[in-house]
Amino acid sequence: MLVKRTEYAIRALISVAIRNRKGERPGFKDVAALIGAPKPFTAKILQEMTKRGLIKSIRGRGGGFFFDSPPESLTLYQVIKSMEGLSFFTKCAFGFNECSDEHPCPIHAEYLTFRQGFLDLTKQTTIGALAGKVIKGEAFLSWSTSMEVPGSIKLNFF
Amino acid sequence: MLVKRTEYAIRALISVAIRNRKGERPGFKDVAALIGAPKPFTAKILQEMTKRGLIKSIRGRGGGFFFDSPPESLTLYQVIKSMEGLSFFTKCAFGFNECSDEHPCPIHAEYLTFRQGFLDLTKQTTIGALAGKVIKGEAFLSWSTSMEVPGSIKLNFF
DNA sequence: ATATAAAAAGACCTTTAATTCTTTTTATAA
DNA sequence: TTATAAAAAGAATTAAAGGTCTTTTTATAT
Repeated sequence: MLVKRTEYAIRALISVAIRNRKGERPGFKDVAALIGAPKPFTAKILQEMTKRGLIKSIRGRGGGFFFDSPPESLTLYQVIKSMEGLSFFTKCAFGFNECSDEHPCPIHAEYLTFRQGFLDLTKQTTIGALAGKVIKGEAFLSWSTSMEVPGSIKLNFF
Repeated sequence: MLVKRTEYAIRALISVAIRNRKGERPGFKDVAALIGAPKPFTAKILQEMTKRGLIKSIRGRGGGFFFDSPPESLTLYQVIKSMEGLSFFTKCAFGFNECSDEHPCPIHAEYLTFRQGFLDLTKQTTIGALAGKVIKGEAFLSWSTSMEVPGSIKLNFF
């Protein structure tokens, strides 16, 4: 379905949102620990998302990643589009370039239903809402139940 | 969604079914032309499917690929499972290994609906049915409208 | 000012998927 | 029985995704 980069990206965004709500600005090591992903790869993905404007970052001591506008206004659709491109939502089930209503592949009509349904879901779901579920303990981001990272130092955040 | 190998595999199976219905046994060059895929790669995939028992083949002059049992009894589900493994139908939207009803990822419940819907679709759809659509001219397998391959020689098939 | 902690940048490595090429085996038409 | 046309097998190549490491830049607490 989604490529790994995008999977990690979404989980990373959710964990940034959770930390932000606590008044903290996590670094890539924190985020990697929270989502159970490799540290350098997590850094790469966070930097990529910063460059694309999904989140902001501050360098130097006490820095980290954070949401400028509320995560409730960032949809899954926007994230996936930004990471994988619009083609993710439009491509044919059988990899056929010319697939369209006029020139359909053999499963075109049936598949459209699901593609549209998934599109709607991603447009309705925000990073903020998903973060809310994790905060309430209704959902998880990794094997670890806890959202705490041992040894994190408190600085003058925000 | 599906990897290229699987996309080509499905299109290849449909074109084999179509040719079989005409009393022909296509070779990999015919199939590649029909589905608009690279010839050597098409050969590889057809051979893989033969090894896995989805189709049969006959070597030597006049040989080619064919269905032993009717393509109406081969579902998309069986093909995808054979090419990509069962995990294709069970994996988490966010790539989270431990995702389950008891320990869900933040989008688990909502995503289940679509996964199940797609699973049902693939179980209901057969290669024979998809081939039927192409034969009736309701669907296509490549940019080319025609199902004819120029220069193919008729031998004692079947 | 200076040491330090953090992100940014970018080179590099590894693995897997995609694709091609070459050789071998096999059936059959001539 | 021999030439030929076909699939099978498998080695080799290329491209893309996944992942790591090192160096540079920058902010800030001391």
